[in-house]
Amino acid sequence: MPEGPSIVIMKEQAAGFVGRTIANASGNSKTVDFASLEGQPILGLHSWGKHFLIELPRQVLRIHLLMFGSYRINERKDTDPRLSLGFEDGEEFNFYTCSVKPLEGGLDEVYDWRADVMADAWSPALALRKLRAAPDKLACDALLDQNIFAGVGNIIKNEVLFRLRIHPLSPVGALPAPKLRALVKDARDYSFLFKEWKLAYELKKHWQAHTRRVCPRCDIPFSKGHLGATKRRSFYCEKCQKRYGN
DNA sequence: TGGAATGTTGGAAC
DNA sequence: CGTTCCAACATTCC
Repeated sequence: MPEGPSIVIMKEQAAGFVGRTIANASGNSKTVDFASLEGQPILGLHSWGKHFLIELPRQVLRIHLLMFGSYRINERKDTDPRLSLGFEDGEEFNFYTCSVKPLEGGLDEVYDWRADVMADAWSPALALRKLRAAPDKLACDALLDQNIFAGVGNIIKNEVLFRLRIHPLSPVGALPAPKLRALVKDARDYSFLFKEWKLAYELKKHWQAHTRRVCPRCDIPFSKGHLGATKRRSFYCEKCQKRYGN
């Protein structure tokens, strides 16, 4: 469910709730004071990376879908929602198996929008600076670093590395400058492709590396392993993807 | 059918 | 005290 592009889609699908007032709130969340939500209008819906943010007059609710989270608009699942927001006309916005956390402080104090690969404010220059400040960080770990590439998840990681022919174990400091710039650019570009493909229900069709067994470029078997400090699944081609450094 | 996975946190261990 | 590691969370798919 949840890499950055999916959260942007969620925000767009829920846009109709902006300006509406929460009539009733309930759920099995232990961190939310449901009564305090009632009567508050939704001032805005935002996303930062994989965070979904509900802006209210007195607080911001941060929803994180983690690995298994899901949501429904004007529908319910069979299981109990973690958070259910009901509106005057009977419409509802339900969240399941997610982390819900009221944020301290305003949105702009908590979030640097320049780090969100899907944001208008995305700053490639800032990402490059962070990468240069951590030259030993492996490419597979750098892409998953939410402080650098907020919104990039494991699928996007595998696809971007394959598209750029970068071996996941390459330290970012070993990448030639144009390659490093390409990494920053493609993290964003591929995220937008991901969004379009997901909306068209054809995401998996476009996966070239993630969960694939054979390299579509050279036909040899993909390598796979839980690489880097993050130990997330990597699918890569030893022949097509160059290992910089070492 | 059991195991693993589009993810993060919080606390133990060192 | 900083860093690292691992369990926990709890659903869906293969």
